Amino acid sequence: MAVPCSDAHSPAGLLATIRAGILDGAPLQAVAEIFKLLGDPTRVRMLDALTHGERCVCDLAALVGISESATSHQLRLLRTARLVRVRRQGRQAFYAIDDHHVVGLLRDSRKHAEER
Amino acid sequence: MAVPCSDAHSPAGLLATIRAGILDGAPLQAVAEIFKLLGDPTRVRMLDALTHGERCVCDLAALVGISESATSHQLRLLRTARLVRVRRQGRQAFYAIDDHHVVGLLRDSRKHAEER
DNA sequence: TTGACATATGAATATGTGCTCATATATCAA
DNA sequence: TTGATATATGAGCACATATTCATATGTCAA
Repeated sequence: MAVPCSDAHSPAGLLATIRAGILDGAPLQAVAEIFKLLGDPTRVRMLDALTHGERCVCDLAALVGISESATSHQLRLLRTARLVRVRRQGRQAFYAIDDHHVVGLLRDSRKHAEER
Repeated sequence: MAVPCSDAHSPAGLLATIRAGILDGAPLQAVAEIFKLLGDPTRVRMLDALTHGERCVCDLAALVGISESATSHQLRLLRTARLVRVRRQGRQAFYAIDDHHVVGLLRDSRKHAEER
């Protein structure tokens, strides 16, 4: 009689122990959501530009090279996730990074990518 | 006559300076690709499970809670991006983390998510 | 007030993605 | 060989998503 894979090589209880520690629920969703937002070249460039300080929507659009409408749509996603915040002044809206953790993530990954 | 937004407040040359430093090209794609792979709850759980050491496909499927077919499909993506590597032994395939940089990213983000 | 400007947003569209199902390949046991 | 096991993969589907276009809102200048 054949022995199923799982029972063949895993020490008793090991899988249960690992399973108990695996990221799950709200923290899992939060982690995946942040990475998903960072997983788009346009948003990476937007956040990278914002590491130099706050910028208005039209400057951001020019820097990243997409339309102001697309920029506004993307900023809404980043704002909803509290990665950036807005300061309104007259008819302009200045966006700045609100979660400085992402700056570290970008810096680390950039260094890692350039090493390859 | 009205003055366009970009010329109104940005010091001369600042935008050009920022633009010159913005992540672009292959490094940009590489950074976004890694984050995109980390931006899915299923793959986050797979990689999180693999931080405890190499696992075969069926154990990984059981740990993450998806079918072995879905697991294999996701592993292919992670393998193509060289985030994991395979070791084949008999009819089993043991996957392990091949890019230890992602372990740091996961650890940092998990800590960040749990702080909120 | 009138018109230009800066931003926001809904609808529509094209593309991407994660899963299931069916099937293929390879290995081991009997 | 025969059948069971472990993994891999193509097709198809349901759903998400990034952009464009049209339009709306609010602000400033004349």
